[in-house]
Amino acid sequence: MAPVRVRFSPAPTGELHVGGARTALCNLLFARGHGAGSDGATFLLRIEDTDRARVREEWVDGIQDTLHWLSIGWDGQPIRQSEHVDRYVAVAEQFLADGLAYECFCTEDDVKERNATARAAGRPPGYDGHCRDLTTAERDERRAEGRASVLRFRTPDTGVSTFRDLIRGDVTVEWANIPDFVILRSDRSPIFFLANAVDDLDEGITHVIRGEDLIDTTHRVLVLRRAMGAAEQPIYAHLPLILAADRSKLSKRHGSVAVEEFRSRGILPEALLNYLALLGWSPDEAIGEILSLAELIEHFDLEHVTHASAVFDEKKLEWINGEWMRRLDTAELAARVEPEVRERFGAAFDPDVFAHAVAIGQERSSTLVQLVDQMACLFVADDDLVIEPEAWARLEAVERADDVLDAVIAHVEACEWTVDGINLVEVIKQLGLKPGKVMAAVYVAIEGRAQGLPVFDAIWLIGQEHALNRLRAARDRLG
RNA sequence: GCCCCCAUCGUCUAGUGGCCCAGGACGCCGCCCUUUCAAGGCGGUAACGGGGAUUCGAACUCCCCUGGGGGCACCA
Repeated sequence: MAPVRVRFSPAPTGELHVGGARTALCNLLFARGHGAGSDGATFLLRIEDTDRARVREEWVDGIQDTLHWLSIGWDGQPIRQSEHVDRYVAVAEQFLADGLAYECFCTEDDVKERNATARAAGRPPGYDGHCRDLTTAERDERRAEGRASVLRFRTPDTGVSTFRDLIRGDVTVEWANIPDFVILRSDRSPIFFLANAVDDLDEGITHVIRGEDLIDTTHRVLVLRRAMGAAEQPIYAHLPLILAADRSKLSKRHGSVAVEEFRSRGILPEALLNYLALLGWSPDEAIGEILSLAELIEHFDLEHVTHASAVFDEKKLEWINGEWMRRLDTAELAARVEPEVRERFGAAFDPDVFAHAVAIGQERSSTLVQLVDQMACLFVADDDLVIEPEAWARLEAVERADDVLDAVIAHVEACEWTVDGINLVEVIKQLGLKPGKVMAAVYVAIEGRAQGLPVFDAIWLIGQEHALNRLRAARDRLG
């Protein structure tokens, strides 16, 4: 059997979407699961940039950067469809010469308008074959009028189209339901179906793994391949779609969809990949759900992918992310956030304090953003510590907050300067109060909020002078 | 409207005729731990959309209904 050749083919009309990332991942897993080296599988990246109106060069780069971030690596140089336009046009013209395609003079508006009438009359929309059987004379007449034309591919009138899908089995549609479709726009630029069919054939793609939203287009691509004389058809696998929480299509209205958004929200690439793989697929219970890319490659199996679309669950993503944060080596985790922390806190950044804070925060946060936010109080000047109104209210609500702060100040002035020496539990108990009930006041005074790093560590990390400044400031404000 | 795909806990899923009065994970709830909050540990709640058919037996097979998603562009 010939080596497996797959491709991920995004259209650079926006940032990489989680759906696209999942498609790319499944292609990668499939390829890497089918041998390595010279006789192993090949995974290509193909940029489908034939729509000149919507493509932007920044997205071409952006998508590749995002794939790199996810450690989804492809083989060789990315392929640009825009560089193969001549080839697509030549194929289209051959179709015209062979009578498989025809010139169509209907404008986009004509087609839209007739579609609307068809719908209103209860007839199916889609091209109605208006220019299908124009005579040579009629065509000449229209050209003489200066009317632009597109090239339309003539689909069979009868029979069915069937292809085999690795996930769904045989998928069959009657040709009568597939109208003639455009392959060359009026500006002679090729359309998706054509470019896709030509490239898959030219590149010897053996398996096409993509989203289910493309399932209906498969028949059109296949008929073009046959028209080109392709002896074999690739095997398809249509992945179930990812849905928003309300089961509608995942879109910006429902929160994050771009991979970069998850990145900026402090999600690790390992976690996103892991979560995406779990959408529609699940490993043996004995293995557990937290899997590295290498483990996914080992276990993932396209034939066990579910058929139904899946709702994207950000809670579970965050849980997986927390698991990954704890699995990462502390130094590695620190390295991932250090540039950001340095930039955010400038001169106040202290490498030793930072290292300690990461070690503590690693065990208690679910995202990188949480991790960094927790340590923010360590790198701000005492006067710049922001205490939100709710946090201050929390402090004020603490029983005998004034006594608590006085006792804490006295202790911090005199105690041995170690985390154990700072321990305030006995101090609070001596006041006849429960540490668990009143400690929040100390958190607010030191960290500016009622949640964050364990406060004895925080006090130790900012140092005696700063700790006292903050405690006294809070005490003064309390009056 | 027409075509295609699909249907197990709130969510992701296991389950391929008896092992299932349905297992796991996230969430949620409770308890424990505890320097607030988290994190962690333990426990609990919760599902086979409906109706027929086949069978000794159906979550698993078939049909219908209902429901959901996708497609029907000179986007991909």
